[in-house]
Amino acid sequence: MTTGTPHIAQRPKRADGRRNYDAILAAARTAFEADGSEASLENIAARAGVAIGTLYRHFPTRASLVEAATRDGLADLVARAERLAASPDPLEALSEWMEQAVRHFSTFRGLVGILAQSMYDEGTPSHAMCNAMHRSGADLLRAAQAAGRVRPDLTPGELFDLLSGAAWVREQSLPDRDGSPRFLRLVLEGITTRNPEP
Amino acid sequence: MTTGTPHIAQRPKRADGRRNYDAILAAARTAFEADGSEASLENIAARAGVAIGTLYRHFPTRASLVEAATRDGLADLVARAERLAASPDPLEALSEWMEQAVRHFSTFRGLVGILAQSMYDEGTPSHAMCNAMHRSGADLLRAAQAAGRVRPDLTPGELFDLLSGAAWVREQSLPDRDGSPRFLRLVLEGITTRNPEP
DNA sequence: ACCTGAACACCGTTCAAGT
DNA sequence: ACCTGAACACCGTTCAAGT
Repeated sequence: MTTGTPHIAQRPKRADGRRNYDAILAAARTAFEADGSEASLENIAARAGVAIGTLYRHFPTRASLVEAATRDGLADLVARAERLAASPDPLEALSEWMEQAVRHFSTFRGLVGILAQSMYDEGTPSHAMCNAMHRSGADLLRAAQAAGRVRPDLTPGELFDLLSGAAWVREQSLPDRDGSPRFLRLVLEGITTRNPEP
Repeated sequence: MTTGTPHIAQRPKRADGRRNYDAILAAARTAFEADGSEASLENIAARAGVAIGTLYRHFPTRASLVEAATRDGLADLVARAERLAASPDPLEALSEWMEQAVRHFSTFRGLVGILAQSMYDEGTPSHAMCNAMHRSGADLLRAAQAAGRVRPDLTPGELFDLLSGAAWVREQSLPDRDGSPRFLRLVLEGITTRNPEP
């Protein structure tokens, strides 16, 4: 449980600051994908060609660096949900969105744990984005339920538990192994209604 | 990927060694439940009243300490499966076993990740126990499938992915929150057959 | 056989000094 | 406003010396 308003990293205005900020983010993404969310910060700074203090200036906590590194992916997910909301097939829309969600949550080891925590901890940098994503996913779920395609008692919170579980299983097999898309299919088949309404 | 034969901790024969071994194990269990599998080893040694070298003598790797601390729970799980195999209701038997499995996998944060790795990494201390558990669970699954109560295309590997995912979701909410027994119920309802054979 | 604890390595994090 | 890197703290891990 974190407290207070979380720090959200901002791209600096001054040219040298912006250059370093971008270099750190690029190095962080590479390091996270190789070593997971606990990748060495000193190593990230070194690869970005900056001193460790510069990394801390832009990203005062590890969580703020992870947030900045995954912000775009989460924003994409929200945008995708908004486009899919117009789909004529709400179950297909939900499935596609869930696939993308699981893929993003398992971008690197440790991410899905951070996101799961952020979901219910307001003091966390990723909390705002997680909330937006939660809302957009809940809309797709509601539509699929209204069409009688998904069991009506499934809550958005449960949907995210299922997505997180699927992402975690996939994450376990990173980077080499394939990643059990079968898990998500089982979940999907498990939550669709047994006797679709005529 | 670990390599070579893993170290399996053994309870020493000499009285002083046995006393320390037991004290370390008790301290480790407490620490793991409070801080997860990454709990400080120095802290565990201190709480057990031994020097850090003594901890390393008995448990040369963190994985060997985790294995020793969770060995009994896994053995219980195997024994339970053997008793449940005689049950007249194979679906009920499978469900009960899955519940206990998820509960054990989420004894402390980080355990389910270690077990999931151990499942396919022979060089890991928990590999042997994980294999035994896998076999005993597979037997219950096969029985439930033979009775037409569980979808026949579900493999034991997939069953363990589902169990691991459920345990991970539960682990996320440790120690305070309740732990989503709903996840497992959704999974169970998802894998039972839709049109049970007459 | 077993125990101790100093020694080393590595990394996170802060902060005074600088441009 | 931003950068640098020394300094400190903490912890994992090894090993020489001891009983």
